[in-house]
Amino acid sequence: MSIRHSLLALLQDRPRYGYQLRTEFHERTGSAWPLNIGQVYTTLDRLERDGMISRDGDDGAGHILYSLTPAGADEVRTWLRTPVGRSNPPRNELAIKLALALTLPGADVGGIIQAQRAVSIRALQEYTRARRDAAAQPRLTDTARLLVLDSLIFQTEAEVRWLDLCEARLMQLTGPA
Amino acid sequence: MSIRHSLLALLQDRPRYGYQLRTEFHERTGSAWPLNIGQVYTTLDRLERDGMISRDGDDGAGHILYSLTPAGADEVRTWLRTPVGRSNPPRNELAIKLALALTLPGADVGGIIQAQRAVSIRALQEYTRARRDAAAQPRLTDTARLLVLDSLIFQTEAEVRWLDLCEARLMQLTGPA
DNA sequence: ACAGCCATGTAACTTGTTACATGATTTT
DNA sequence: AAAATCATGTAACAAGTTACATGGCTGT
Repeated sequence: MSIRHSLLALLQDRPRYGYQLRTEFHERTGSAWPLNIGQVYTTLDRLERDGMISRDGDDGAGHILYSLTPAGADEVRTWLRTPVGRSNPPRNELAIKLALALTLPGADVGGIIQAQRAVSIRALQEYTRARRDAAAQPRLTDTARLLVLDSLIFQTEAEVRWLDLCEARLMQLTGPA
Repeated sequence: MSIRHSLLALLQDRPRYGYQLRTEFHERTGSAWPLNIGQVYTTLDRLERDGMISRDGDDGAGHILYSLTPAGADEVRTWLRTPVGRSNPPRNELAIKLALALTLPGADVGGIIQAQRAVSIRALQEYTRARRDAAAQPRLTDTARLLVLDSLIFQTEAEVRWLDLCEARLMQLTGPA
């Protein structure tokens, strides 16, 4: 539901057209989560179908503007003030993979951990470099992109530390040499 | 693709039937990511359609066993030895929400952060309690569940620390009182 | 002229998800 | 006898994703 809500949130500000929504989403979240332009239009169609937005004629330049309906405005408000639920967190593919590999015969768990750590550390370095390059301008959109990078960095750091823990656990299992 | 691959991975061990796959997935990953039984059967249908698995008659008790085809075995091997890509990480709903809230008028960013922190800390406490309760038995499945809980704990801790950082950043913006 | 961006869309598809139906077996 | 669990499935749908088509406009 992230994309639906993101588009609704951007429309809360003022009416916007499809291409613009994609541009502004990227301005605020950076390049980590690219948004295919086709998807913007399919999502807008579905939001209109569901009564969340409506077409607003054009803006003089021929662009097709959408704006929130009352139901859409409600939806945004609810989304913004409702915390992201942590009772059913999204499935973590890495955790699933390691948990299964550990319990199945013939899987090289140590190798998986090491390969993953290499990838995660490389990603961490790229995020850190991107963060240094994106010096915080006074513009809010720059701060927003910085926060997103911080989030990616924190998550990836946590992943690396977890991999270290898994490795230590694995050593205990395979024999405390 | 997590569920597809999880079922394939479990079948790598030996032929299994649908209900059993769900049970064993839960044994290894705990209760954090419940797997609807209906979904097991739909996924098995699709895996069979895609030539990854085949029906294997029954096991004497009337259960419908599935086993990996060569293509399915390939798929599992590739999945296990290929690190989870960090170039296109899954969208983080919380990060998106805060980044958008920060750049849109009328959003109570501070309130969102505080409400989210309360929820995340509560989740953290529940994970920690679950971890304490699930004393590590010598069985591998218990260690696997423990690792999954560790992963959730690490990710949630990172989230809380990130929220702290966001709050500090926000204070700088709204005026260094 | 040509490349590239701006702008809108559609068709087809995948994975995930749930609600429901059905019946056998087991436990209380 | 009733409730719970075991076991298999189906129908319908949501959300995300991409490949493709189409045309205008802009800069070189």
